[in-house]
Amino acid sequence: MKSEGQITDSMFYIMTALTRPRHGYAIMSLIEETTQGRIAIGPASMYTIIKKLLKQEWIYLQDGSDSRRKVYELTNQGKVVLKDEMNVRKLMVQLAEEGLGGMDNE
Amino acid sequence: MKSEGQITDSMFYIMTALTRPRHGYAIMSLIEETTQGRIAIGPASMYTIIKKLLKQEWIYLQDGSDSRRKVYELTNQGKVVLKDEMNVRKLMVQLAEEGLGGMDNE
DNA sequence: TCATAATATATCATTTTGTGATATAAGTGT
DNA sequence: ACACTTATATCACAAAATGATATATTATGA
Repeated sequence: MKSEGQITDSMFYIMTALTRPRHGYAIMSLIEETTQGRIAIGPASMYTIIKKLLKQEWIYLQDGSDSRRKVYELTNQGKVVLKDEMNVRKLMVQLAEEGLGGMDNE
Repeated sequence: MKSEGQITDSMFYIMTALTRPRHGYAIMSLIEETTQGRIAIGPASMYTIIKKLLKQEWIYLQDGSDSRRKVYELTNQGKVVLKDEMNVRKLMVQLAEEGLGGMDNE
């Protein structure tokens, strides 16, 4: 994919989880639970992406956080980026649905 | 992400395009057009992924193809995989929508 | 007809992303 | 005290994606 600061699957999932304040471990658990284990992001991927999202200022570390529980949440910019990305993904899902619907099998 | 044979964004987009028989160049053009340039897959990514999809037998090279226009299409297995992946993505989009909906901004 | 643009496939070397394994430590229940 | 869960963190490696580039064919139009 081209298009500058590309949002990957994992980034999208983590940002989605951060529409509510959550710490890293909770993000991992949430994604795994809500997708019934279909998607699982391990700690290595998690913290790599968290770092990047912080640098881009799409998420921020909440004040109340201590070193034991670091709570993150989307910034306003992050919300805009996520909303935008969601629309693109929605479109792609629609295209897949249409494509599959018109196929000879079923 | 964990979960064995993970389907990446690019793989998903290309498979979506191949719900109808298409050659490589047409896949690239289609994705770029339908997303209004938001998503663009260059030739390097394209052929890397095409190779992988062929190896997995999720797509096949149509008989009528010559070296100039290689037409691909989803196999039955490929259709199942895409349908499945579509459902996961649909779920994630729904979660993002719900998350954003409940946020303080708007 | 000659150049130019568009169509089409292909690969290399590099960068970017993602991940398994592993470490560390604090809290919880028994 | 012990095991288990919660929680953050990093390293070294693997996987994936991409920019640049090459090659050939087929329009387009001046």
